Amino acid sequence: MVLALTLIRESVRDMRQPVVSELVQKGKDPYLVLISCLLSLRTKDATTREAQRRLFDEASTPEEMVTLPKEKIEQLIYPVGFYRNKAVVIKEVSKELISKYNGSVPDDIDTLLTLKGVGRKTANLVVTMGYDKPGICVDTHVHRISNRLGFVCTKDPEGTEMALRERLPPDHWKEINDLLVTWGQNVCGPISPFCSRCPVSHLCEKKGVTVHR
DNA sequence: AAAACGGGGGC
DNA sequence: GCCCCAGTTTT
Repeated sequence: MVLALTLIRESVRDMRQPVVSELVQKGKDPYLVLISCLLSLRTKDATTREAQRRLFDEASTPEEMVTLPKEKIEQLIYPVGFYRNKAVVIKEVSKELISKYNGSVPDDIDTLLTLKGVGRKTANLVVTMGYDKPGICVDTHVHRISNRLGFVCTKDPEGTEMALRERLPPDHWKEINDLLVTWGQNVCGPISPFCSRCPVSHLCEKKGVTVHR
C-alpha cells in the first residue's frame, strides 16, 4: 500500500494541485481551510475555486464574515451547488466561532464535529491542514481509490477512515487526501478511470470498474 | 434529456 | 442504514 502511494506520488507531481494546497501555501489559516471545506461540500473542487477567491477577498475572518448579509454571501459564492444553504451555514459557523471560541477555530476533531455543517471529512481536513495535527481526511476520492486499489474494503467513508488510520503509517496521513484527490481528478476517476496511464494498475483489484456509487 | 456528481444530517 | 438536500457538469 505504501509502495502504491509512492508510485502515485511520482506521477502526481506535475499535476494541477487541488484548492486545499493553495490554502496550505497561503499560511494554513484554519478558518480558511474550514470555510473552503464548507464551500466545497458536494460540489466539484474546480467549480468552487473562483467562488472561494471572491468570498475570501471580501471576508477572511469570522468577524468580517458575520458583517456580510446572507444575500451578499450567496451572491459571492454563486454558482456553487447548495449556495443558499451554504451561505447560511458559513455565517452560522462564523458566529459560533466568535461566541464560543473567541473567534478561533477549534483544533480537535470532536469539538469541530459539534459545529454546524462540519462532519468527519471537514473536521479531519481542518486538523491536518490547518493545525498540522494527525488526521485522515476521507472524501469520495480517497474512499473510492482506497477501495478500488484494495487498500480497504468498507462501504462507508468512516470505515475507510478508521481502516486507513490502522493500516497507514502516520507520516502518510497528512498527504493522503491531497494526493488521492489529485489522482482521482486526473487518472483514477469514478466512471472511466485512465488505467492505461496508471503506474499501479498491475496491482489494482478492480481495474476500470466503478466502485461504490 | 437524463444521470452523475459529492458530505452532512435527520429520521 | 436510508434518504434527502440544490445546482452544475457530464453523458
